[in-house]
Amino acid sequence: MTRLSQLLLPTEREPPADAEALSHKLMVRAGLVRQVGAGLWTWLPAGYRVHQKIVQIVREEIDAIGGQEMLMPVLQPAELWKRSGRYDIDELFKLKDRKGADMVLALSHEECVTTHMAQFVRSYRDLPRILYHFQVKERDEPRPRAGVLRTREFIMKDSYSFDRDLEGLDASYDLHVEAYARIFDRTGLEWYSVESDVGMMGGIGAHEYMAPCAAGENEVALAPGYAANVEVAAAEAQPVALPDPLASPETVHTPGATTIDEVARMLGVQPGALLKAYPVVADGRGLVLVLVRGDHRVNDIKLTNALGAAFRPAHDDEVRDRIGPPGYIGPVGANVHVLLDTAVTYGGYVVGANEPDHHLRGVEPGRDFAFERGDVRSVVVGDRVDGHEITIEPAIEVGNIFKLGTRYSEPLGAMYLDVDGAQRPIWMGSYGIGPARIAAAAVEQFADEKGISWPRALAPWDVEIVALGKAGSEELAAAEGLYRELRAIGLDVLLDDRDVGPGVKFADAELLGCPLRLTVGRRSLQDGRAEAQRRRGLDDVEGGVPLEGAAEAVAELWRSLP
RNA sequence: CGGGGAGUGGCGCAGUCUGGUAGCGCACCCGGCUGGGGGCCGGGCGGUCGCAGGUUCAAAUCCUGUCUCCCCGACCA
Repeated sequence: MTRLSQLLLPTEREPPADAEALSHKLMVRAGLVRQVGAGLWTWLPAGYRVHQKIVQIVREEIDAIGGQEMLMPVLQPAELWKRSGRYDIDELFKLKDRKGADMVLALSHEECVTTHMAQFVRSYRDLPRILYHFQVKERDEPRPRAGVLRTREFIMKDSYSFDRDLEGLDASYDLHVEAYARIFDRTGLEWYSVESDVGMMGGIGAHEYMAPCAAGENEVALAPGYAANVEVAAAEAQPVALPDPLASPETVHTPGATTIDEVARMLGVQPGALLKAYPVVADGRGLVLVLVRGDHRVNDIKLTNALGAAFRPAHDDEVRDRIGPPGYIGPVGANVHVLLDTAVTYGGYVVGANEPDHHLRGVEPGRDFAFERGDVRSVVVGDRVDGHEITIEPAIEVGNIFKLGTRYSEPLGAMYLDVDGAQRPIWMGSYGIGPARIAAAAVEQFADEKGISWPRALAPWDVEIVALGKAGSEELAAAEGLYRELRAIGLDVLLDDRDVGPGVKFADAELLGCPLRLTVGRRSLQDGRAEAQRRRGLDDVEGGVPLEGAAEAVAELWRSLP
């Protein structure tokens, strides 16, 4: 019998002083987690029950698409990572063993699982396969934050698919899309999937699964039928009032005006009528002058994708030599390749004149300078997709799926012999889910001023029984009887049998957030009933439940909960 | 890595400027009352003031160094 009097559930009246995010405050206050160091957390018994409920949902759904659960080590020889080219990632924890050999703590398991498949797979007959595990990931994050939301150590479900070709990979990917939809639906979270950047994993396609909430670190652009991470979102820009180009660019005196706002004010035009110049040096391409509308911002990820290469901002002396004085640079007459954002339409723009304290007015892209087109700006609220204005909201990334292609199989030698006798690399996908983030997102999405309100699929216990009498009382005996009845039909029950006042018990129950609370006290006991309250909305059940045959009534109530 | 803030009993804080026997609330222990929303009365336990060094008759307080944690930004498969 899970008695609160025996349980390690250290609830706190006040949140930790340094906590900011709601889930951080509430998960600590409710006694679910405790901090050990920056980004390092212990899951206390009640918190770990939540974690394990999530794990079990994920396990059932990945099993259902043919995933095979296994377990790979966290501590790995550095050699694997040197071969895959990921050894130099800053987030990778590196260490030496007693013999001086380089080791790493895995931040994901592509290297390990791919190495195994290189050993096992001989023929196309050995494919496809889906393998997965729940295992600790170690990442030396520059800034852990918000409690359990961004940590340096966390458990992740990562699955990996192995196929003959892109068609096979697409099929495995689609299986995960279906499994993920079932998983996130079952958790009770509000969620959606978005297009995302393939990032440093390398790859040919990716989606992220997002749970919207205030503490989220990602920004998502949303419109009817559209959802994308702002990192990669594309939308039609709001039009800006533009003068026509002049017959030829006119030089104007703009002393001291080096910012968009200063120039726009001085010349009496909208910021959007300027072209913002962002000089970068791209790997293998050299200096490139990126131009976006003055009211837009360059998006580094989209720019990297448009350039097809990593880049860094150009240094002042590189700009001075090749283009003009910093603060007054522009594309006209500059000896540099120009990348023009797609949101820049026909019109007469203001650009830097490449001489101090001067700009050019009436400049027409194409006529006055040559350019390459690229979508390199960040979308902003009010942009449109299919005619609908987008909104941008914060969200937690709770899962992601990647089409890796042969990015790991080639360097790690995971090959198979195809029907035609040719040796080919295996096509891979990788698919992650963070149970801790799902828990935190659920707290964020459903908490109220009293505390947590778990979706029933994630709650540490299905039902909390608050017994109001003290030890040896009639109330407590009745509560214990109720406990046994509910257990017998398979409900997880927590019994608050502590010798404390009713206020403390109610407050703790609301903090902990089990979806259904039953109260056994003198009042209702006289009528042979227990009071019942749904946690979501603190909604009292009319008349409560009868103690006689309680199990049926409670089970029915339970099934009706969110 | 840049900027800001904080380390004083289990938690939340005051005390530091202006050096002089370390305090408050909650929690905890004992006794009693109370018993449907964090209740009341009385009595208690518990802190080398993050760490190291220095100044001083005397350091939580001043100086130097260092460690840790938080927030914003950068960063973030």
